[in-house]
Amino acid sequence: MPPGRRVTLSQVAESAGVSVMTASYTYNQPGRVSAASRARVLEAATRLGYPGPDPSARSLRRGSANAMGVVLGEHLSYAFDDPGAVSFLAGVAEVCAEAGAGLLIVPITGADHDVDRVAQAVVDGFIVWTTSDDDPVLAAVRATKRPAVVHGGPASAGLQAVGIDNRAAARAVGTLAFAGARRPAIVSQPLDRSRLSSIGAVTDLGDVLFPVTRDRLAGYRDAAENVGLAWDEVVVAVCSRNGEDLAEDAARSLLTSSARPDAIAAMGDQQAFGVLRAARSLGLRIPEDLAVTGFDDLPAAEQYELTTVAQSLREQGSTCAHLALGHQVPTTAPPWSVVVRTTTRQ
Amino acid sequence: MPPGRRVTLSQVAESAGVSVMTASYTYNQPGRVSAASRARVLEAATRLGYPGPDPSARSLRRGSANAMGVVLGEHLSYAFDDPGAVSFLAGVAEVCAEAGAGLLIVPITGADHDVDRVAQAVVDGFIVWTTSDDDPVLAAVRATKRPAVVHGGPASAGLQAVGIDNRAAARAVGTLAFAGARRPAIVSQPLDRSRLSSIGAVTDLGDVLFPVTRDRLAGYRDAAENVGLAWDEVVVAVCSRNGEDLAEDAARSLLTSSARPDAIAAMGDQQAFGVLRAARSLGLRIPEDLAVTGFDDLPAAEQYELTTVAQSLREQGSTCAHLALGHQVPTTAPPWSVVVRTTTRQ
DNA sequence: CTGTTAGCGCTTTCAT
DNA sequence: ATGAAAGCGCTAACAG
Repeated sequence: MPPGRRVTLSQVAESAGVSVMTASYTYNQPGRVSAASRARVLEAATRLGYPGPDPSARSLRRGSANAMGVVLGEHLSYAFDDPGAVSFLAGVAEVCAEAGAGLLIVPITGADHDVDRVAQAVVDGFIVWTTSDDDPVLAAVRATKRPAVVHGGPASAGLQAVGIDNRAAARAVGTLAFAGARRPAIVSQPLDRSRLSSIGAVTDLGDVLFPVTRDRLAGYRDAAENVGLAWDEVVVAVCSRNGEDLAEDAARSLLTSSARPDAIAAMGDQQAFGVLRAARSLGLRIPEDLAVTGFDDLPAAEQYELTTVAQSLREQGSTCAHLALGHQVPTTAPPWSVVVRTTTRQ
Repeated sequence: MPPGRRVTLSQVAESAGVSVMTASYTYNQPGRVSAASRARVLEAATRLGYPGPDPSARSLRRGSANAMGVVLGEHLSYAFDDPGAVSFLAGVAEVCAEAGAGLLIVPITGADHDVDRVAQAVVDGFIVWTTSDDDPVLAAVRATKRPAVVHGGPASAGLQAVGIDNRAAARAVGTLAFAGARRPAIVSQPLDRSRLSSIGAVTDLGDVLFPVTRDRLAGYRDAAENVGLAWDEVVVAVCSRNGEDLAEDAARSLLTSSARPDAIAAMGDQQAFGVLRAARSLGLRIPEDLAVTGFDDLPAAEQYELTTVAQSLREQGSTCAHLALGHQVPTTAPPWSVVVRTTTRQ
């Protein structure tokens, strides 16, 4: 097996005493080649150590990469710590695998050259995990002119969007959280890519650049008003990242403040778990002293007996993949429902 | 913006009144082009709707794909349900992102054409999540002649392996599990790709084709012999897949049988959680009536107060990525340790 | 069943 | 600073 430079198909063909096309057919349309030729080609390939047709060359010639690009948030490393993102990815991966398409995770780190990473991805289309209105990656994806689907938003020209009606869902679960409450609060995910944490009223939702966050806050506002509470007085604790620990800290601050909340709507289940842990460590009764709601209905929500919004991120991942692959699938908004357990008063 | 066929660099060059190379430099070595030319090229690109240099063509010409292939087990869909695999993947993704390399998840489904998916992946190297000795994907990876690293094994010619000494770790934790026990049992992951479940002694470890499983069983055998128990009498309940639920069922069978085990070494933490749930529902005291150990030290192991083996799969993912990218990193075996909590007698 | 031709779109090399 | 030539490795299209 001669080493050194990589072996090419034409070398194999020559060594087998056939034309390049016969060698090519041997790999791509074996039925079209006589058994004898095929055997000679494969023998030569083995002898020369030919690793098979070069995927890059094939991809250029065929005009397709047979792979789907996935952009997982402003920094890749956040995504794998987020169970929701992982289950979304599982849905995408499943459909891609069925279709025989690879799934290329685009190396986004938050740096300026992220846009180049998108432009240079060898893929046929893109799926973008929810990001902010002003994320430059969106323009980069659009510029590739390849089919693209954004999960959760922002919706924009040239990009399809898939996601539940977050405002309606937040309104529904928020109404349960805030029912009978006097001092409602919210533990929120970041408002924009700066990911600054803060505590206080969020009067202008126009400042909120993550559309999913914005819609959920709008839904909680609707809910507060539904039960006769003023939005100005709803304290919003914004955590810089999703996850239990930061939410637990934030909840502890809220719950030890002079105006202790008696209801907390958390923007995600993990945050709700953190809130429940804080409440438990402070000896508060749930739901009498404090009502809590989450969002997403992760598996652990059942053990926490958490009232929350159920949606299937995995299913939505599948839908995104189908759309980006050009399959015909219904484009109705994905379903959601409120799961009432024991952390709310009603 | 003229529609239809995709715009090429030479069209942009022509329209800008410069040579193709000036246009190419504009994208790849902007400093080498006069500001005037650059502006004209970019203007023409915008006007024609040029999406930037085609990644496939660039990849062919440059001879590199700038992406790492990852093979996640015999069927992709198992991987995302496995917290260990996810955290391994997070480690891989982090290093790839730093290096600006994409991460291509190869669409493996267990079908015969899996080997083609590997051959056709546009990548510079491969990382394989632990699989069985006889998995044809391994030969396919080797055949590409690209750098490749296998996590967990099997080790084989042409493929580097990364992973802890599973036998030693299992011996250590198994010795805690079986200390003072009379009727030891094991809840095991599958033995081979057939994934048949079974209950009984596993006399011949040579039948076990997953090297990680084989090594851990060998370690548990060492442990049993350490404490004076005969391996023939150790009942092994093999679950067809990893996960809490199947392990819970298996444990319930064991614990309601005539010869109820008083110690169960589970091959993974999730399985151990299932065992603990079964024991709890049967009213058994832990560790007095039943000692239990796990493997991996997932975050939830702390809440279960589970005695287990700690290792960092994320770290090992990083190591695999560095190796496959050709970085110089120390190749010492990754560290592990036994974390003693309250589910064992010592 | 096999072969010839003609590029896919780009960038390296070497001139100018 | 710019350009001409050459060809990366392969396969669609069309003969024979």
